[in-house]
Amino acid sequence: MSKYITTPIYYVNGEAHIGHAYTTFIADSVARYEKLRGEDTYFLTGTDEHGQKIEESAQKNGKDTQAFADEISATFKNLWDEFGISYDKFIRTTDDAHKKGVQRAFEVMYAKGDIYKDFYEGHYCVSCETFFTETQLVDGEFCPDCGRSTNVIKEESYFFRLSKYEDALLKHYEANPDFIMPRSRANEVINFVKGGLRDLSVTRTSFTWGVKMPESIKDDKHVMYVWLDALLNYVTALGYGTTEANMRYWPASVQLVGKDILRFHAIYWPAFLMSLDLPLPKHIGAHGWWTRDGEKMSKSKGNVISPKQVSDAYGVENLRYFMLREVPFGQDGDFSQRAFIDRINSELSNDLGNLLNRIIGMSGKYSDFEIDSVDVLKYHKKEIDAMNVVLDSLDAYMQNLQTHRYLEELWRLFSIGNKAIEEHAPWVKMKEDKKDEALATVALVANILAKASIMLHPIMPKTTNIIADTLNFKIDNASYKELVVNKNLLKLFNIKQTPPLFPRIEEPLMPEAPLAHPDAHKEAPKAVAQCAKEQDNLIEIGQFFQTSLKVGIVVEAEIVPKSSKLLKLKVDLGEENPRQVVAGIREFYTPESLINTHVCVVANLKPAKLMGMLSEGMLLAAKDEEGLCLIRPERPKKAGTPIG
RNA sequence: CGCGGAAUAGAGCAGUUCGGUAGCUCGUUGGGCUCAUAACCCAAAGGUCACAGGUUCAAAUCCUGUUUCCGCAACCA
Repeated sequence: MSKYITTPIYYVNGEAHIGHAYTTFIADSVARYEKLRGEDTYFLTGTDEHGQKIEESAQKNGKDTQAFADEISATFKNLWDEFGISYDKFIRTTDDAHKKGVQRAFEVMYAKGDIYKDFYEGHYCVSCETFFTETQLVDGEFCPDCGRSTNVIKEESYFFRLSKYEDALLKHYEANPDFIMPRSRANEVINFVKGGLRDLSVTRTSFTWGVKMPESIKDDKHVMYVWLDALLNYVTALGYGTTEANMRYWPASVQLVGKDILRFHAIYWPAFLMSLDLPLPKHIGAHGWWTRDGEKMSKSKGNVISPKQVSDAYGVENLRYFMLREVPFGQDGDFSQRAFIDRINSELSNDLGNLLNRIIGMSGKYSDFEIDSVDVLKYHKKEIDAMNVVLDSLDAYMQNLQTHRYLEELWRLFSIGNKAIEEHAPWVKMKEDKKDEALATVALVANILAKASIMLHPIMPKTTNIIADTLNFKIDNASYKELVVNKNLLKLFNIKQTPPLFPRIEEPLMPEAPLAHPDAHKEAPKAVAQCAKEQDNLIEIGQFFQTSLKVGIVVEAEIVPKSSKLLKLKVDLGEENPRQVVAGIREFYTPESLINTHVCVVANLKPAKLMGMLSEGMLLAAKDEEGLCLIRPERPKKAGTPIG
């Protein structure tokens, strides 16, 4: 049976980050594993290049949209090539074949009655050119972005009859408990579906950068909208709707996604496939996210990790090992250099690398580097049996994407090797004139290393090839069958002297908070530019006096429930009634400390609703990286005193 | 009652699907070994499995409730 492994196609709106690398590493390892086992395997990755955002980004950069997409797409492809990702195809949604395939799929769904034309109704802000849902609007009318009033607009759209597939989807989840991996995520999806599915708008008329409508449906003003276009890549890559050349790989054996896009892959995608009468993928694997030293990565914190930077510092294979070993599949993981270095030193250097060095040293001294497995079974039946148990247990872990358990188990082999050396102490046997026993132990360890490196090959392809070279064999399907499946031992050979594979790392190799972009120090001149810009942005004094600033006295203050930042205040501005002001200062002031204190208030601001509460003014405050403080009059003034 | 995740040894985490002696790594302490990358091996100390109930012969695991923490969403007027 053939295997088909996919990553999501990555959106070309920014550079590859650590999450992209993580998904790709997992997929690459699974694909390499299947290939090693001799399965007919196809591994797909690529880029998602359509949509309004790309159109806009290209414009901002003053580039032709296609040229812009080409450029970013290439950065992904180049990075994967540099990382040695073994993809069979790198698909781009701007590929002709993909577009044709999507159009074909659209026709099939349309013919089946699963796609129909209707109106997409929503609150539209003309200046922002964006639709908002009712709950997003301020005061039920105003645009949350620009504050202008919105109109209810009907936009023509084609809809996919998602609602029709509700029951079929639920049945499928029930009949295939492993469809969503890890299973703990399945409930989320099931509950969402049970909550009812609304038909899905699958075309837009508000932009043009997308797959055109099929010619058979004469409706040029529409283009396909994200998910239909993007999800179909998994079959168009195999030739769906065009050559059909590789459709034998469908259905996919595993499709990897981040947990943020699980819903689309576990609901929309299977529904599309049902509509197309195609079988559903065997598994959707949803992995977690990476944090940095316990904190969420974000550009504003400057703690985003660039995979390129880490691999430059530590090596891409070490990074692959770390990411797949550190985190149980599906859970969030934390990247810290401390944890990374610990794993490299203790597992790669001490357990694996050092073990190889031990037998190179011994074989050199005892047998002029010659290693012969002839007496291994005679003296090491126990170790061989233990090793075979481990080797047989590994497949289940990989099939379930539990790479951390796979590697944990695999590492037992090195422990068996290190213990055997200790127990049999070949240096003692040599003194006792039992050379055959000493050499058997060395050969045992050589065999352990050979078999372990075959199984480690999917995760660390280059390094394990070096080990194999040292042990005079090649890692391929033939040696996999010979040494792992049939459990045979290495033939007589001469071991190569090889420098340590994993030098110990004593100090972190990257600055503690590496920035995503090596040229991020360009940030500094930006502040200067902003000052200069303010000089160009001078206002008349009259404009300033349009703002009514007043001294106010806080008469009431309370926490807004369920919000982390907001306090609800009543402020006396010398008017009939105190004003209600909602202020985002909860992190810095307790309600009690504010009562009966003076504040400065912008008094003629248009009221706004925050968390459903009216705010009739704004407090003046100064904020820097250390926090926020209110601006207050130096001496007490009457409530309502104007500031000017 | 917006959605979701988490709480297990000094630290970081497995184990929970399917109830059956609480485990791994690092660190600490003591010992051993010299083939090896200050590596390796053995041993020890260290846990009321967040809390409270319940089901059970038996609960980290299943059920109910509670607390705390972290994301997302919301939100800095």
